[in-house]
Amino acid sequence: MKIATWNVNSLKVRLPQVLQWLADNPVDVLCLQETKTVDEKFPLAELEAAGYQVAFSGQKTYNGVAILSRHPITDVVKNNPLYADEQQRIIAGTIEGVRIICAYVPNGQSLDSDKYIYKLSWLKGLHKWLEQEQKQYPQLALLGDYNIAPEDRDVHDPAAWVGQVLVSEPERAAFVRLQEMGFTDAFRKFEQPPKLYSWWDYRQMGFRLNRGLRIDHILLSAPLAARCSACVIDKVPRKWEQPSDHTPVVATID
DNA sequence: ATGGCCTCGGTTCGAGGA
Repeated sequence: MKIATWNVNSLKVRLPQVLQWLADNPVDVLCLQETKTVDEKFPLAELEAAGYQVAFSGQKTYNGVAILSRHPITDVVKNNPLYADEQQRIIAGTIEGVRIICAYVPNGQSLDSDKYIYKLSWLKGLHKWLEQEQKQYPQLALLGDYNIAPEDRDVHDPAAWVGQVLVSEPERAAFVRLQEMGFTDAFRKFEQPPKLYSWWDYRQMGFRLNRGLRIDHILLSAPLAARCSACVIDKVPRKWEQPSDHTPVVATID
């Protein structure tokens, strides 16, 4: 089974690209972030016509997450039950015996921002919840936009990013904490080409100059990591007309 | 160059993203 994650930066704008990508890559599961649409306006019919069942949780203007699946989705949970949050950033469901958690981690804006405090406390709440979840669901996958570049090799120009959000030590420590809990970064389980990223700034020809960050990740519990035979970043949709600034990450589970 | 670009809401600009 193939599971994937993609921050689409507005599903309303990106629906044609999502449908095209699914036609080219009929993955079993696709987790979406930044759908930016209220549930009443979610493009359910179009995605169902493409062969997918969908669980979604949106809000006006910002955030919003969804899970698309070729198989039934059961036990859907919206948001972290241990962390009160107005913002719609988490949706979970069980598919083919695998617990899928789709997450849109807060950006944090800057190190001196209230949004950075929120990001760190949000991640703490995530840790707490996952400790419970991994007991209940040994086959657990956490996919999404983490807004954390785990290491300097995940940053096009580490020196230029020093002191900025997405690479700060507390954020990276929160990512390491997930690894200490037993989760494996699927991408790093395999040998990968250097300078491969999942996000590029729209400005200053960021993509053409490969000025990117690897901030979208698939983390797998130990039993799932043992079943994972590949993990790739698909840069193709980033080259299309009117792209998202993120591109999909795909893992293969045997 | 405390910017550039994209999306949204809602009007022609500000907020937020990363």
